[in-house]
Amino acid sequence: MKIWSSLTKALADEHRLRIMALLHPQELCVCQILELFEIAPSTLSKHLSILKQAGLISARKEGRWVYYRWPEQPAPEVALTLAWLAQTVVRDAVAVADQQRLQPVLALDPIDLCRKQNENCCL
Amino acid sequence: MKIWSSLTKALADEHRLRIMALLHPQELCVCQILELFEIAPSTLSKHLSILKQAGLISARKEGRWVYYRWPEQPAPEVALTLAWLAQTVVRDAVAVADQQRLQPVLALDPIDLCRKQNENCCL
DNA sequence: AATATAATTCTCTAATTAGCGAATTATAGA
DNA sequence: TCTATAATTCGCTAATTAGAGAATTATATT
Repeated sequence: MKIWSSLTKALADEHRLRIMALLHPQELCVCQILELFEIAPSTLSKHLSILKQAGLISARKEGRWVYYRWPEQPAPEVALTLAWLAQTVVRDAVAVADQQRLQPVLALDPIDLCRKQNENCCL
Repeated sequence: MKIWSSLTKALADEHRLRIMALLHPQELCVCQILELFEIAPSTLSKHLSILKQAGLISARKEGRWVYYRWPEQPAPEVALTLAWLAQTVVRDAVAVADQQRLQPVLALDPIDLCRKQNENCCL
């Protein structure tokens, strides 16, 4: 039962649901996800660590960037929960809109993206 | 997205997950559920109202008793979530054990059960 | 009508958690 | 090696929430 409540608790937050939906079709680095939400990097990092702790996402480090994605070989409990997400949250209007807003972000190289974020923060 | 986070929040508690599992195969009155958990009636009532608010259970009043169960005609979002519960939490070892512990409670008439609860509380 | 009681609502407390900014870590580039 | 920077961790605050007991509501019984 602990496993199920850890999964539902991890998903009991709108930002985390939207993050899961964003990561469904593709892996994304932290700075790309950050572009879509009006939250501090430390807050996003916390959300990602909660999802990772629950086994709902996995991380891959590449240089200075960390890429998150749905796990390739999830535990059975996680797999069933990801299936629920794919049928539900991923198809939600907000999630679809997030994917739309993501497109111009994906067009940028992460390097340029992060540079842009730093410019914004120092305005 | 609001609907999904309201559902995940409603399920983000171990007591509420166990209640959902208990109600899967049968409707139960509050006093029957209360027998299985070491929580105050007011706490249980709060949990039930959160699940009901989310649309995950429905209530039927019969005299002094209120019976809760999985909804007959749930909203599509709820139906998908109940399907997830049926595949996962309902099959959990703790949930199965709860069903076992429920059997002797079901053997009693609710009237006798509630009388027994009052006796216990006044020891 | 008066009493007993199943369940809920109200009020409060303790614990948890989302959020931010500052400090830290780890990696790339000068 | 030194600096810049992507991401995380730490320390704190405000908001949320699980929990209990008291008070209330609604129904059944005497």
